[in-house]
Amino acid sequence: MVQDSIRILQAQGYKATKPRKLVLEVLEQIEKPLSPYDIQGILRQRGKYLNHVTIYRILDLLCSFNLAHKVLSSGGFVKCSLDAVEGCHRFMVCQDCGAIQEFADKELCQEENDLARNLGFHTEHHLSEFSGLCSRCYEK
Amino acid sequence: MVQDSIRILQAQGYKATKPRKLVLEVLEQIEKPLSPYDIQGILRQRGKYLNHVTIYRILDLLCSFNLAHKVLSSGGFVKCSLDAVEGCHRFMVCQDCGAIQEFADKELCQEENDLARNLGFHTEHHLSEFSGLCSRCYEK
DNA sequence: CTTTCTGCAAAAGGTTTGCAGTTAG
DNA sequence: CTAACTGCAAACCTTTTGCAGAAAG
Repeated sequence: MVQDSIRILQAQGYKATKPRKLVLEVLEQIEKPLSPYDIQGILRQRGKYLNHVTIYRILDLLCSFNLAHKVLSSGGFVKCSLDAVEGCHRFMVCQDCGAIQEFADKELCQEENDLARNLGFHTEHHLSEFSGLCSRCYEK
Repeated sequence: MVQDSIRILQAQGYKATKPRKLVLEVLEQIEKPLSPYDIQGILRQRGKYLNHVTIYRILDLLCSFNLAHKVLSSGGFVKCSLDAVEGCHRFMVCQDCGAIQEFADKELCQEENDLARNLGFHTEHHLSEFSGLCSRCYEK
């Protein structure tokens, strides 16, 4: 999984460096939006050190290939969990535990496009983040 | 229109101050997301001065009563243009000219809630921003 | 006249840049 | 060995805080 992302980067001519693997590992394990400093802190707990600038640059790179996304409602980053689905990637963010679930729905995109079209707008991309409760937190 | 917002603030016990009116005026005239410093710059051009801290505080206040919104894709603020509609407030942002159009659609909210529900998520609020071209820019 | 609000100074956060040294391939 | 990458220092931009003086009702 980290390997998958690394391979995609390599295919584009980017190197498989230790810092890139570390950032990918953290994003994969902690499925919540993390800021660059969050990531640095988590790595520090594990006895690893990365400069914050390095983390910023790695996140930029990952986002540029859609291997990660910036969640705007919190400002944190998550690893992309979808591959090759159609439709914009959307997020459900739990207000309680912070967990992220990603999904895409082509039909929903189409409906939104139609709706906007009726208002005279020609949509190219959707930013969409739901906040609420994940099943686990809803049970409680 | 500025007056409407001011009256709402007054009804909550807030004062109708000159800085608040100035910020509301700018947001109303320039229908694009503006940062606090953007607003300060625009006012400066008009020979008015507001401290940036003041602008931050006024925007906070306006947002807390939904008289303004923060557009997350750009980080700027816009005056709310809807009153008492049902459904979450959504934005269409023109990639070309930056203009904002706001709308709400109760049915769309319901559909999104149902969709999320099927994925085990209980939605309470939608953040939704479309980027694309407004009719004016699309014609060109 | 009293409470709320604004301006100012300063601090605190977050993000970016340029460059020298290191590392991957 | 060479180009790409990371770390460091510093700059920059954004946002927040505390307090003294000004303004609204």
